[in-house]
Amino acid sequence: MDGQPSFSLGPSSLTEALYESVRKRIVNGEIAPGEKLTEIRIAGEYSVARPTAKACLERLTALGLLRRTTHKTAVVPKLDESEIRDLYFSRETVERAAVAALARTATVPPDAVRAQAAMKAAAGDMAFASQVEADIAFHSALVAAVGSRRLSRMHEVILGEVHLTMGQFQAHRTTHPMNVVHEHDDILKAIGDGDPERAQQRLTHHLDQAQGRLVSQLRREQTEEART
Amino acid sequence: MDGQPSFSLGPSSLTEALYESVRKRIVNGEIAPGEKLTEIRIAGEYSVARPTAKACLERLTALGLLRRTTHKTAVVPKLDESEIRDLYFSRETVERAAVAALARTATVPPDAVRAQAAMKAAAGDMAFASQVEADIAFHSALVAAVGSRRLSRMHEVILGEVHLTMGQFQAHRTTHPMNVVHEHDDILKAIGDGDPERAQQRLTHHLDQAQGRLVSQLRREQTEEART
DNA sequence: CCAGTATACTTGTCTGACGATTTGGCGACG
DNA sequence: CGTCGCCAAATCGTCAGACAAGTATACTGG
Repeated sequence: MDGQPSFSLGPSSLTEALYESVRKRIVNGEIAPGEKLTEIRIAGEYSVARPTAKACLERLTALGLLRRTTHKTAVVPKLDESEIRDLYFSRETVERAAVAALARTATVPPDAVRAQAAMKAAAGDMAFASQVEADIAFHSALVAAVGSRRLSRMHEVILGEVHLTMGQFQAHRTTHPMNVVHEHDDILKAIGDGDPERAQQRLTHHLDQAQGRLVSQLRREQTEEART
Repeated sequence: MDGQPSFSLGPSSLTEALYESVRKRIVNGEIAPGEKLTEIRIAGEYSVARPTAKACLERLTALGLLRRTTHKTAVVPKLDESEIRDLYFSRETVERAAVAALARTATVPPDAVRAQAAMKAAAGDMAFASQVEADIAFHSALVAAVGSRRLSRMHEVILGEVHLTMGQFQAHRTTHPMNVVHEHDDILKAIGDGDPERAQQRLTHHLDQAQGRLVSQLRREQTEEART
């Protein structure tokens, strides 16, 4: 019952709106990993032409949020352990550079502080999506504050995959969000103290933790489904 | 298991071929910065349909090799000084991580050595394009050897813009390519010695030099055209 | 000479279609 | 009975043509 796509706010164009919507559904885990997304299906669900749907899928594929090869239908990927490691290696590369740059001028991004507040607020209830959103927003703000268009662009792509992977584990969360909050605070403190070394070290620790959480969840899931 | 059984040397699809061709023309400077690329023009020149040309332009835009906003014609960008700095900041971020990783295992990429040989060979004559190609190939090999798909992808995008900018200065080259060759050798040596610190330091020095060369050429060009 | 409008150009999107490729099932053969 | 090859369906790649909407430019009037 979507009716007419008369929502002309936000995204200027139809393609943009379509892209945003599908992207959201993917990273939020509404579309399960492994699920097929044909051009025709998208075109049908949103009442758009197939070329429009095609453009959307191609964009998502370029960002790593979909996998597809020529003449095969796109599927939502499920990152295996080695890919999660690769993802976090690149993520660490980008974010280390970011926090180092910020610490050098002792610049604490206001947006990151705001995201921290939002995360603390969401830690109480079980608003998973909100927690993940706030986490993403925190790291995003960190990199954005550096002011490098290209660094931010790279980071955006990486965070997309991170979001996707986190979204797929939503149901099985196991860690207390306050741990994450404290790790974030450590990073901000090091930046505020103008200590690049410590900031990088804290960041690396935080990302190692996060990566570990994902990997262990992945493993648990695998043994679980092997038992069936 | 996943490898394409066919080594289709030519691009498998039409869009691919079109993209490759236009990309080459842009980074080689055949299409001057500021020049307009309309969908219709591309479609006409290559005898393809407009949607195909459109897809091509969109891909190039996503890679930063074209600039365009909604309902406006795509143009080949000319990076100004601040953008060159931004580009090299991101480049340094990625490549520093790469050489550090390689040095940690003292892995000297054979492809990088090969690219060095090619560069030395091209240093004699005035094959500019070849020199630039070899330079790009060297850095590309460096990052590829790390084995991180995502790092390589980010680097590919960055190198595209680097290639573009270098290509635009082709006519005015002023530096002896042997300088570059020696800087490259220093980096490889540090990697071979298993010394991440020195490798990173050599790399940073090299990139600073390269960036300086680009910026000074840009300035010279500007004062030159201001005199008219 | 400036401003405002009108026209031409370009892009965004849609409809519809045809060829090419992959996929999955079905029957034939060893 | 199992394996192989072939045919049909599904899906994608590409194309053509068309209309709407936005942008840039030129022209006209003040």
